Amino acid sequence: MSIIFSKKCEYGLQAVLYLSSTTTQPVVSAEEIAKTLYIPKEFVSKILQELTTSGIVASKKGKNGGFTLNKALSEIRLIDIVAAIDGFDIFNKCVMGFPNCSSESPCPVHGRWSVLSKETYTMLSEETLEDFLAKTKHKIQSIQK
Amino acid sequence: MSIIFSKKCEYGLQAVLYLSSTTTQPVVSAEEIAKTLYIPKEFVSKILQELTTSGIVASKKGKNGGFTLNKALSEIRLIDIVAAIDGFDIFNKCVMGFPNCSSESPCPVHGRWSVLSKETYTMLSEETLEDFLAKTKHKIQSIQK
DNA sequence: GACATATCGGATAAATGATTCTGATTAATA
DNA sequence: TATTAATCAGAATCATTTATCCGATATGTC
Ligand code: SF4
Ligand code: SF4
Repeated sequence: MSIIFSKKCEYGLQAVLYLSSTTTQPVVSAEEIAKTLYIPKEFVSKILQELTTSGIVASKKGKNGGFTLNKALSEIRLIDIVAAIDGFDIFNKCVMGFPNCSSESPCPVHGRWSVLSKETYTMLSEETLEDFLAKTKHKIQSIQK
Repeated sequence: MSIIFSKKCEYGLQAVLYLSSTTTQPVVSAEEIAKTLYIPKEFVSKILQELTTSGIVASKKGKNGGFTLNKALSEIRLIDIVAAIDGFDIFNKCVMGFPNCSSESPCPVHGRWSVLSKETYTMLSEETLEDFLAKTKHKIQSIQK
């Protein structure tokens, strides 16, 4: 099972990070992404279609087609991908799933959890793919081995 | 969709917190728990059976039967319930689901995520049901209205 | 002892999420 | 223009999680 993101979202994040590391190529085929990241090809293709709809990714049909990022690296944050795939539920709903939740009737972990929730949001929104580039390339290379 | 715990685990946590707030009663029936927390009766009953196996809860069969905690409040932590139901996967696996993960090939959020993961663990393990009691009672009452 | 009421335990059903398949469309190239 | 390689779009399948059902068993009460 996945931790906080759906598998779809995990794969989406991975694929977008991969695209950010391959800016020398005009487009990257779904097959290449699938093989490098060990994701089912059809699945990653479907996810990138969705991200195309939300404007983060662009696709090129036909021979030598594939996917590429549709914005500058400095304009894409991880939270944008999460928003497009899983939405913001994880930041609104709450850990223990109690009914009728509000800050007037907090459960025992309310205070601590809301801090962690905010910090998670920050982690995903403070930096852009550009800031991550060096780390991303290193990570991708260590997978390819 | 739930955030980090499975629904089973969310319900388990809620039910145990409820039991911790009803220590005046010798046992509490699955039906009472289900009604107060808006959980399907058969489901909460099944979950409490599992927690009985792991020794956190005790059950009493027959007429006027039900469930009760099997340890002192000071000896039960939320992490114990999580461990019994969902296990420790959320603390070992990682957010983005990359293959071949290790601290030698960290993804861009590795550093920040491991801090948040540790803090979540702390949140669930530092205090016991006894420490929570006042807050728990208040929370339960606000649901019952 | 008979009866009512509860959990137990296993089987089953429904719902959701993940994955695959298929046919159509698009575009480069020879 | 014919061929080939790729995405697109949506249906179909598979797996897992969530929820329900039911017969068996235990226990308190009359
Ligand atoms: S009280 Fe707050 S932290 Fe607790 S379950 Fe509700 S919303 Fe979540
Ligand atoms: S590098 Fe670390 S934080 Fe990133 S996906 Fe792997 S284990 Fe998780």
